[in-house]
Amino acid sequence: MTSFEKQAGRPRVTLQTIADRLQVSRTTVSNAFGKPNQLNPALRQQILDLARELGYPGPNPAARTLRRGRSGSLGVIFPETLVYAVTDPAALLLLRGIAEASEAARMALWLAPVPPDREAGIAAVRDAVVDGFVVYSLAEDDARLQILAERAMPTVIVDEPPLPGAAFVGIDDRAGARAAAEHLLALGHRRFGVVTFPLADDDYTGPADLARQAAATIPISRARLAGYADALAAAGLPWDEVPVQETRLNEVASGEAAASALLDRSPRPTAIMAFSDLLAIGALRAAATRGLRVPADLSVIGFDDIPAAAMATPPLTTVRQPLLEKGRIAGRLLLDGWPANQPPTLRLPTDLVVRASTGPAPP
Amino acid sequence: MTSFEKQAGRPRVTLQTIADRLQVSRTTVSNAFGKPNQLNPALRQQILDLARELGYPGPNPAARTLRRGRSGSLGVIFPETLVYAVTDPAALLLLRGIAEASEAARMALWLAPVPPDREAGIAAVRDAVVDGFVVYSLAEDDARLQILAERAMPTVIVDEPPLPGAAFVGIDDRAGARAAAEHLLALGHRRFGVVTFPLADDDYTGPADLARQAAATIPISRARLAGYADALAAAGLPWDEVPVQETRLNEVASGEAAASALLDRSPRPTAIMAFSDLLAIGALRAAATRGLRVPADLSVIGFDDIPAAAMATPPLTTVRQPLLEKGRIAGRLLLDGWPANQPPTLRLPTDLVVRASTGPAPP
DNA sequence: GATCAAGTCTTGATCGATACAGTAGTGCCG
DNA sequence: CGGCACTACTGTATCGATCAAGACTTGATC
Repeated sequence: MTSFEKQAGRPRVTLQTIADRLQVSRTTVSNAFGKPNQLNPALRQQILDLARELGYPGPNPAARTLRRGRSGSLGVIFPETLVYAVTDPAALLLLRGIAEASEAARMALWLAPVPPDREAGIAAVRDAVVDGFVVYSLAEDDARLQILAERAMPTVIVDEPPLPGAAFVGIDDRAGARAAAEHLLALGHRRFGVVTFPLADDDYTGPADLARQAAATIPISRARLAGYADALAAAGLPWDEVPVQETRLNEVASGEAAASALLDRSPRPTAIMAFSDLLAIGALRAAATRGLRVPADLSVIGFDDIPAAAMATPPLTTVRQPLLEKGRIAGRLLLDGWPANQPPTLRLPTDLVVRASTGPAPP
Repeated sequence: MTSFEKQAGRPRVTLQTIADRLQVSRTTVSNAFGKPNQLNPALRQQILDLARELGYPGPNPAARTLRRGRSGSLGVIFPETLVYAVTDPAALLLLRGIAEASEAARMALWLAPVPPDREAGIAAVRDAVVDGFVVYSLAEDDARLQILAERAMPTVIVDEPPLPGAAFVGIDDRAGARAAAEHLLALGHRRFGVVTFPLADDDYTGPADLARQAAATIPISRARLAGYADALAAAGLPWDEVPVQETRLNEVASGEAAASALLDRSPRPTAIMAFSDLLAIGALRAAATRGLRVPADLSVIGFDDIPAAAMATPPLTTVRQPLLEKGRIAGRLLLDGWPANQPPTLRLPTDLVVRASTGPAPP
């Protein structure tokens, strides 16, 4: 047998089995498990004893969930694979926040898989036995959004994209990005390079021209690019001359590769703005490989302010966003609920955290 | 309304609702969703259209799970809170391994909450709608084991404690610990201090005397202490003179506090052996605070070889164990199953990884 | 023209519990 | 001694689907 097949040997034991043997009703047996003080303690003990003797596995959770209409689990959906989600520091901070809220409310977490087979990932969301969803940063055209809309469960969207009826928690990405660019402009930088994570859900890696930027299906990415562009425009600099390198995953290695491409251009940018700290740390590496001093020769600014940012060499200037807080709030929103037809929308603040990876532009 | 109450406005829509409206049977409607090629494409389209029009949320996952006897989720149970599990690098590596296996098999992950209220944590395991469990390192007297035994689902125990009928994946903790101690002994150390994580599930923090060591309910902890003791005994050193500090959580701060207590003793140990890398990193901090040079004045050895070990200052000597691999194997075992009554038991190897935090004993 | 297979749909049973309403029996009160 | 509350239990309906087996068409086959 494989482990998921039914136990071959033992006959199935249900509440009814026990009820029959003791000449009581199914309901009474059910109460013995679920409502201890609705029946005589002696009888209850008898029932529990017999249950153990017969190897009764306890009330079937699926049946219970069906009847009660409540599962005790919160679903969490990430844009990328689970393997990746439990690796990415930003995703983990969010997850931790959600866990704080769910654990306080005695709720379990259900994490959606993103198998190689796309259909399976969609089916998983359709079949999730949960009481609500927290959805993290999906692309606008992610097919799972459709399913979520159909299921019409309580849902909290974190970061993006808006979903009718769902609550929303996010930051002002455009303002955050703008603050990053303004910081660099104030330091005298004029030649920039940008490292982004995906602009669309299509596995592309490489330079992102204006057309691709305009066609982005990931709202966050659009907003951040717009924020950078806002700042440059305000300083009278043309955005269309700024090289943008898109990466597939939010990882140090991706950032290093993308930054390498930027640094090998001529003229070389004097400042690199990255969509995340991991990508920025990759940029630091690319600079180190080329013998560039940070911040004397090159300034690098990240986004998020994950713990590793402060530990980087040099410590990373970045735009802090409250990831843990976002998770906590998302979880609590879901658990507390909201007035019908008035899903709340929250925008949390970002802060520019200036450390040692940015400095005056080289002459 | 709060979000978890039933949608007040809309009347409930089920398969039957749709079937009635179209004058077909429930089953046909069911097939329209689940078995597309068992009915006329035109009819199927009609059904799907009407479903959308009526706002049918799709086949109820709980009902489906009940009928099919399969949920598509794997349960994962950690000893500590979920909040802690998604923070601890070792737990996360394991989780990532499990995710690799589950995602490849299109299975979701269900993470058990450990709410402040102990009963609730037990109930959560009882009510988990899953097809099997991976259980990580519980204390022998953890009440959830009882529930797991009753539920009699396919279960894989990682590290400890043995559970009848369950598969097992672990390492030889005793041998690993022994190797650590032997390494230090070979370097000439004679005065040791030990920093452990919990020996029992009782929130104790502080020195652990021989009585407490003997009463430990956490098999791993017993095994590692025994391993250290083996090595010392072989070298003719008395174990009962070795101070052991127990911590509550596997965290840097705990390690620092425990190591501080050890380092403030006189005579001071020349070597600290820690049950984990995080605790060892805490010991490095305690040493730094006291102006002790590592390894000139003090040697420190960890356990696990998490990524942070190699990045520590100085890089940490440690006993590597294949955490990711353990997760992968646990997941795969669970998914592949095993012959009835012959649950597999696997012991993976550990390796001593010598870096810069250990050196010859000071004269 | 009977037989068969494939395709399409239906019926009835079933998964395993909990909710809800109702029925005895018991004890206490005035 | 009637009335009332309380405890302990029962019976039926229900949660919302899927399964297994069978029935009816239709067209092809010999």
